[in-house]
This record gives sequence, C-alpha cells and structure tokens, in this order.
Amino acid sequence: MENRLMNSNFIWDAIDKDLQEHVYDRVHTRFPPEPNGYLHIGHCKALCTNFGTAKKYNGLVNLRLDDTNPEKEETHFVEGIMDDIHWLGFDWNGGLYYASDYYEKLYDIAVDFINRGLAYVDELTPEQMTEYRGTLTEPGKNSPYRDRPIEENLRLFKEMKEGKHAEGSMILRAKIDMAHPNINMRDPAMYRILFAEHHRTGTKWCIYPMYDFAHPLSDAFEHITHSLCSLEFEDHRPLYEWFINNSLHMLDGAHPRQIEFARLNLTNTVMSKRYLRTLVENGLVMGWDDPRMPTLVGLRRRGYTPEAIKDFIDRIGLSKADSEVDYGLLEFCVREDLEDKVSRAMAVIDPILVEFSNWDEDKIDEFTVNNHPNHPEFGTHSIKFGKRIYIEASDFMEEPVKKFHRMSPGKEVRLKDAYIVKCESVEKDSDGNIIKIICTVDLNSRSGSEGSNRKVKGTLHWVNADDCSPFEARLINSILLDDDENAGKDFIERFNPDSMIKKHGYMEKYLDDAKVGDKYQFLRTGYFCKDKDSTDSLPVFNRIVGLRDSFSKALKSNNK
RNA sequence: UGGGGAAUUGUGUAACGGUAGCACCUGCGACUCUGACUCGCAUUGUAUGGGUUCGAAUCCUAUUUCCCCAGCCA
Repeated sequence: MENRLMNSNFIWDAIDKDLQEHVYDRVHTRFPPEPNGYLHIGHCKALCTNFGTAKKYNGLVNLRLDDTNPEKEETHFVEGIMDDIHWLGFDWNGGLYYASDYYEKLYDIAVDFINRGLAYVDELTPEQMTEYRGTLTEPGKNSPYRDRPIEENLRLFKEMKEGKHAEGSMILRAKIDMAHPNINMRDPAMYRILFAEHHRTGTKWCIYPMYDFAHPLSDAFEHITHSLCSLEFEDHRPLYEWFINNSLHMLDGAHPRQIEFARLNLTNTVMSKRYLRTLVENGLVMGWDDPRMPTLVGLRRRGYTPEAIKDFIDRIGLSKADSEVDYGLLEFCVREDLEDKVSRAMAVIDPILVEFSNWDEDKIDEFTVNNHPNHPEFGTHSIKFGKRIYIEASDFMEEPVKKFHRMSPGKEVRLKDAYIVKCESVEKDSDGNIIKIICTVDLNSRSGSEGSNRKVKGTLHWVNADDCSPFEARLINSILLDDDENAGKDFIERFNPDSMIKKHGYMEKYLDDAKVGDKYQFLRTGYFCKDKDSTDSLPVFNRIVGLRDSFSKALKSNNK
C-alpha cells in the first residue's frame, strides 16, 4: 500500500536528478523528532516522507532524536516515539542516533570555528541581542565583542563549558554578517549556557548546541544525502550550507542536501505540541493517548490503523504549497481499511424498548449470522431473539419525515437477520416520553425462510433485551470548537466540551469476548474499538469513525 | 516597507510547450436483510493583465493574494 498512489513528487524528481547526475550514488534520509512530546499525525507526514523515500530508493533512514534542548526533553518521549514508529511499521535501517551523541564532536568543530575566526563569544544580554539584530527591514549592527581576539574567545568558550559563567551571560555566535537580509545569517547563536539536566548526558554539559549548528552537522556525520524537512526551515538552508561548507575539513566528504516540503494541516485539528501539552497538563483530556488527541498514541487507542494512516499520507501528496487537508479524507482511509478487516456485530447505543405482542414470554429463537457480509471466511456467530428487544431511539419516529425507511406506527421494517415486524402502538409516560414500542412479528418472515424474501423499506439493527450486555460507547468529536464564533478565542476556551460523548447502550453477547484494541463494525453505527478503560462489568468502546451516512446528509440538506 | 516561498475544481494533488487527469467531497442512479459496501453516471478548475508561440497551467513580463523569518526553541 505504501507509495501506491504517490507516483511522483518534486522531491523524488530532485532525487532522480541527483542520482542521474551522480551528485549522490545512494539515498540516505533521517527522521529527527525532538523528544519533547508524542508524535502526532502532522509528524507522520515528515516521518512517512523520510522513511518512504529511503524505501523507494532502497536506501537507508536514520532515526535521530534531536535532543539539544535539555529543558524540554524526556526519556519517556524517546520511548514513545520509537514505539510509534514501530507501530506504523517502519524501522530505522540506518540506525538510531541522538544529537547528544555528537556533543563532543560538535564542541571540537566549534573550537575550530573560533580558531578560524568564524565564531566568537558574545556577552550581550538577550535583550541587547535582539536590539543589535536589527529588524526585518533594517540591518543589524556588530556586537562590541565581535572582534575580540581568538585566544580570548577560546578561553571564554572553554570557561563556558567548564561552568564558570552564568546562564545567559554569554553565548557562542557564528561570525557571518549582521547586515544580511536573511535574519538567520546575522551571527546566529551556536551554543548557549544551560545548567539543566539532560535526559541522556545528565549534568556532564552545561553548554548546549543550537539546532542551526547541530542539525546540519548531525546530518553530515551520519552521511545523510537528503535531509527532508518542512517549509519553515527554508530560510535556514543558507545557514545549513554555511555550517557544512565551513566544516568540510572536519567531515569525511559528506554533504547532505536539505529539501523542504509543506507540512500537514488538517481541518478541525490542532497540531501544535504546545496546545496538546496544555490539554494534557490541564487535565482536559485523559492523557497523550486520549482517543480525541491527534497523537499517534491517541489515534491508535481510538482504533485508527497504521495502514489507514499511511494510506492517508500517500493520498495527500507532497508539495510546497500551503494547504489544509479535509479531515474527511483521513476518515475515508480509516473506513476503507477497516471495511474488509473487521467483523460486524450489533450494538444499540441509544436504546428504546420494543415489545412483541404476538410473541410468547419465554419463546426464544436463535439465528446464525455472518460475521462479515462479503467475507464468509470470517465465520458466523449466533444471536437470540425474544419478546423484548432494544432498537436505536433514532430509528423510530411517531410522525415520520418523508423517506424515513425506519420504524413508525403502522409501518413494517426488517430486524436484521430476524423477522419483519410492524409497529402497532407506543406506550408513553406521564410526560409524553415514549417508553415502549409495541410491535407484532410477522411469524412467516423468519430470516432464511421463504417468507423473508419480500422487500421492506428498512432494516434495523437490534439487541435482545434479555440477552445482551451493557457497554459504554464513546463518541468522539472535534477536540476544539472551530466555528466563526470561537475563532479568535484562546485555545483553552475553544476546547469542545462535547469532544467525547459517553453513552450507555447494549451490545450483543458475541461482543463479550472482545479484547482491548479489538475492532468491529457495529452495524449501521460505525467502527468501534474496545478501549483500555473497559472493566469486567462495563466494556468501553470508542467510535473510531462513523459509517458514511447519506440519509442524515439528505435530511440536513432538506431542512435547509 | 528586507529576505525566503507558494498560487491548478469545494479539498488535496498530477500534467515538465501538444486532449487539464486522479483521489476525496458533492449530486443522481443501480444494487442491497447495514440508507454501509460495491457499481454506473455527473457537476465544478489553471489568481489577474499583457506578451512569445501554430499551440501556454507550463516560457517572458507586470501585478494581486497567501505563508514563513526579528528564541540563548526545534
């Protein structure tokens, strides 16, 4: 399925050309997440692009944890990232690396830069730095420390490393051009002082390299050929080249090429780590793996499959144009993948009681039903039919709208795999709420018999009231309110209080055997996945995605 | 207002001077013991103005709009 639809894209065109012109004779990519959170669907595009490209060219791909900021990074995120990548079905055949593995090497290169007058220790305060940087339209100006002697730079940088200077008191900067039209080239920081504990190197270091310095050199150390990243790094590319070109004598010939592509945006989805973190930390969701979260662990818990996600990434293509993909495409991919993979079963989410007036109290009929309508190899299971059943409350209307092919007074409807029944009357409580629907069963219409062959408008799913299990259905909606009314509000205020609706319903006994993670299609209501919150007495099922529903769509457009 | 990018149907993406295609969405129909699946049909597009050419989404030119950059984050 991988790369099934992606016939070409501008990156592969560029690589083809590189190979043809012998700029490179192999392809080696890397996926460099920062371990400061869990991977989300947005990372997935970068992930699939780097892993998929390596695979297409029979090349290698490295996993590199870009851990140059000790203040944000944690080991359990590293583990989570590796677990997610494996879950997707990828493996880093080029090896596992950490930017922190290169601290020593990077330090040596930094010293070499100082020796060649390409870097200096600056003692401007952060505020002064900003001021000296200039603006988008005005050039910056040189720091008074810019031309201090090499020996002094060497001594100061060493002292920085030895912890002799306070955080923020000095930094190492590349000496490029304070008047450069590209702000990234105005003497960018290479090292800052941070007395923080690093998840891998502990307190060994108190100076840490910046992304712009560490990343290109890490690529070079690992002999990466194509460094595929997102568009916001496009104007860092000159810097990327600068660091590499000025380190060539310290490298063994490797010269990676950075190519940028547009990142994934999805409708009704926030992908900023900051917001996801806020949701977790404020307890608005149950954790990084909450089924509402666009994280891979969240999508996985909800029931999305790796195949569906990878197919989605293939379908959205790769380009440099900013875009926003309709979430419906992801849902389509999930449905398409699950369609031929999971068994069907019946569960009523919003139950209403139906009683049959012409059915004896103790009479029970039993049916053998297919687990999948198009795949006999999925086997069968049995269901029991008795005097009382539950149907979906929305499948009954006392005064039906037009084209309502469901239950209403005087009309016949088929109960899936059982009988054709007719609604005779309803019982209401003192407030006028329907508490029971009275039906008659057409005894000649038993499923499988000749009498069952006649056509009736609708077929409903149901469960036997005396032979079913209670369960909790979690219906998942958009995690934030994204309508015009909420557009300008703070993220927290935009959290959708109805993002997860819990319903108590009844399911057929067949589903008692489901294990956490098992997926089913609940007939007519959608695909569901058993959640880890399940208990022995109350199984919990997340709705992965609903079925396509042309009836409710038609209803909506009629009402407009 | 500096620099770097991008504009093809509702959405996403192809077409690399020669029939604007594909997928999703949407609509209509067939089928159906899931209003699902499946199948068939259909609608809608080259940001704008000039130019080159037999021929332009593609080349030139002038505009317009949108995105990114002023962390000691990545």
